[in-house]
Amino acid sequence: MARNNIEKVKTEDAVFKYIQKYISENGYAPCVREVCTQCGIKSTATAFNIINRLKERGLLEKSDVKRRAIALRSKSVSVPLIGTVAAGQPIFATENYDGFYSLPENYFAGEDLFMLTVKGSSMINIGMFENDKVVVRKQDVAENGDIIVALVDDSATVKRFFRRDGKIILHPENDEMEDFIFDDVTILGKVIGLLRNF
Amino acid sequence: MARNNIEKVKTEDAVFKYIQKYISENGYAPCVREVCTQCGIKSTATAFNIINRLKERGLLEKSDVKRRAIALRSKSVSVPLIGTVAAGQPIFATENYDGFYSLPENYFAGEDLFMLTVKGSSMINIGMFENDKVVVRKQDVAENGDIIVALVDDSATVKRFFRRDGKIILHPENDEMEDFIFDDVTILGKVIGLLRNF
DNA sequence: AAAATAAGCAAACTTATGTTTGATTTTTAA
DNA sequence: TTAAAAATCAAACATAAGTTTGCTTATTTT
Repeated sequence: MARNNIEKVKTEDAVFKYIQKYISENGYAPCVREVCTQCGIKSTATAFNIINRLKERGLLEKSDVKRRAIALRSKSVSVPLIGTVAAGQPIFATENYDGFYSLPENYFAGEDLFMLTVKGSSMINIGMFENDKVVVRKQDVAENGDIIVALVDDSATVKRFFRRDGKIILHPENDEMEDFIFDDVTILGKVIGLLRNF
Repeated sequence: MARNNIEKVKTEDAVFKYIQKYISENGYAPCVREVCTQCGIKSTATAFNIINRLKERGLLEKSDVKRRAIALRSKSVSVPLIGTVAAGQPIFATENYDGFYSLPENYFAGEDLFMLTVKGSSMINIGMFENDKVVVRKQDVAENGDIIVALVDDSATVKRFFRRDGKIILHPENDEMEDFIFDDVTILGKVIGLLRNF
């Protein structure tokens, strides 16, 4: 064997870390020749082999037929953050997008996701604080107990949803606040996750 | 002009959505020919032009010289989730990795990040619940008031950090729990974010 | 120390893929 | 209705980038 296990892992890990960093910075994988020059490898064949070993170790994915086809196993979904909701405007118009966020696909699954910044303290009981971002799956129905985003007075609000006696109850998770009761509300989606940074 | 504005945006947006979906599923961008067949475009030149228009609209990035170089503007960082910490073992060994998560680079910045699953309810005051994932920046020092991950009795624990009278105080954010006081602790990192899914 | 095994290398090979060109069709404006 | 402008197309082009080959060097094992 050319190297003992420790050495071997070291070289491969250096390449793996480089690929990780490269993808993080560029959004796509480096080519074999870039791996060579940046990791001190002199032959493209060597880099090629190392990449294949990383693939066998399950650290990355790579197509044998396609080019430019190295991917990390941690996939992501690009999700728009909906900014301030202008009265009367369609919520999901591109103009309302306040940028895109890459969310971990293995944690926030589903189609048609969007994000919203939490305002106020109406949901502190379940640990939703001001400026947290909630991840929402777009849907126009909800079940009792769901945490939903509803359109109330031309602004998006996060509450727990109940339907009782033909009325819609939007329940804040805050002991100091009262329920809101409506005949009907527009549901924008169901909250499936939350992001915060300190 | 070939199309009115509404039509034009529609075609381009279809391509954009396709690229978004493709990247989400594969981890790398489709080639021009794949865009053609999947979006009903008959000429690679057309797809090429549309992609360039999307680039000009700022929806994606693309190198003019490199190949395989389409990227969404929402970049991500691949972060390992540290699973159960075995006594005596080095925490950051690859064997302890419980998979990787792609986090939004525009939200969780920094090098050397890792994630940890929250156990127990010692931090509920600041909205950290059981099974939440915390995002941690690796570092071995901390400032008063930081929320940190420390190694206590061979297991990683999240607490608020204080240093007072030469002692280290690990403060649970839970009114029913007492402070832990140590002469010295091993700091693994500082908590910079949190993920939850419902 | 020799044999066996693995890793690394240079160089050539192959082709997927981005790009250009020039004609054709569609849309817009006059 | 016609002319101008823009978009789309088919086809060919150029080459970046993955892969293979055969040899050399390093490491491990016996």
